[in-house]
Amino acid sequence: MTRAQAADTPDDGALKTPDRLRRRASRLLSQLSTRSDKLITEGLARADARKWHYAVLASLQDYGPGSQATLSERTGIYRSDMVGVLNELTERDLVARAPDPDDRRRNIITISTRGRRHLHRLDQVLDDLHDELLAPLDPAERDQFVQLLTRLLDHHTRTP
Amino acid sequence: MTRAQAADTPDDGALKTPDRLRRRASRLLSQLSTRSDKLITEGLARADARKWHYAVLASLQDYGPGSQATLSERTGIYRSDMVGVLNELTERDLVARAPDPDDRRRNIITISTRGRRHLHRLDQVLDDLHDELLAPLDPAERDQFVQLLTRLLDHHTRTP
DNA sequence: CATATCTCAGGTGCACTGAAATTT
DNA sequence: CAAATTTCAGTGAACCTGAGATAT
Repeated sequence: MTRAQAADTPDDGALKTPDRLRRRASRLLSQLSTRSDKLITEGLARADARKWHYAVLASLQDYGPGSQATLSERTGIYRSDMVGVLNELTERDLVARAPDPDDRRRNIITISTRGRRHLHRLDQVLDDLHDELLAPLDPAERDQFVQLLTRLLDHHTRTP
Repeated sequence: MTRAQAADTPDDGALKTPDRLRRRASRLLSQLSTRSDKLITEGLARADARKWHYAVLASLQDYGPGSQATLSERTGIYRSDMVGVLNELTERDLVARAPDPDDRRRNIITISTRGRRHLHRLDQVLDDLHDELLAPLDPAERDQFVQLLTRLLDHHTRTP
């Protein structure tokens, strides 16, 4: 193959690694994640909520009240962004933010009855959205997928 | 269980759906995608490149020259962002941008010899980075993972 | 004093929109 | 004229940094 040909036609490398662009796990991940995010964000918007609302409410319900720093760790939301999320949630009376009497640097965040009701609705919405997200996979494959994602994420969380 | 208890301790819902936060495929996806993006971005930065450089160069090598709109479709990069990416690539003489004589609205983008050399290096860098990304999985599981991601992405690409 | 927590102000990269200029 | 292509200006959410205020 001449240089001139190589300049504007696929070469042997392309034949040995067809679809290299479409097979790169990192690209598949980021593209699917974009689609998934859009699906979830739009679905939650229809229920007047955002992903972060769900994360905070679910964390409160599953693990109990906590400081903002604790919630940050649990949910993966940055402490700086947590402020705004909690502002939105307290405005809607879904959580309460009160100073910790034992350590007055902290706020203790508690889920409210309204918050618990809201969370229940969001869980149903998310169940449906995940059915849509994982539609092409049968139940066993969905489990497999979640398992693979979990193992990878755990690995990169504990091994930074 | 009284209302007061329910307000600040996990309830039955949490027992029925433990780790609901960690099992939601959408959350796993977006968190892993963030880690993966950081890994790839930092790795490519060490090779003086960015993800989008790779996508454009690989697309040119695998499918031949194309207009900016064509490259957008192939790579998933927005036409508006493609302008800047191609500016960077032409500055480094990795691609050439020339007006299409047959349709002077278009530019035809061609990979250069330097671009082809650069792409080859990037492919090696990315192979190593993906080894790191997929480290916990054996070869069969990696194939499975890529296959599941592909099926999901295809589904949501063709069924918007 | 050093440290921890909350808060705000901002920076970057990405996905995306809208519109202008040119050409078909 | 309508439609396609490139380009630019700008929005919005996500991730992240740094610094100030308050408390331990």
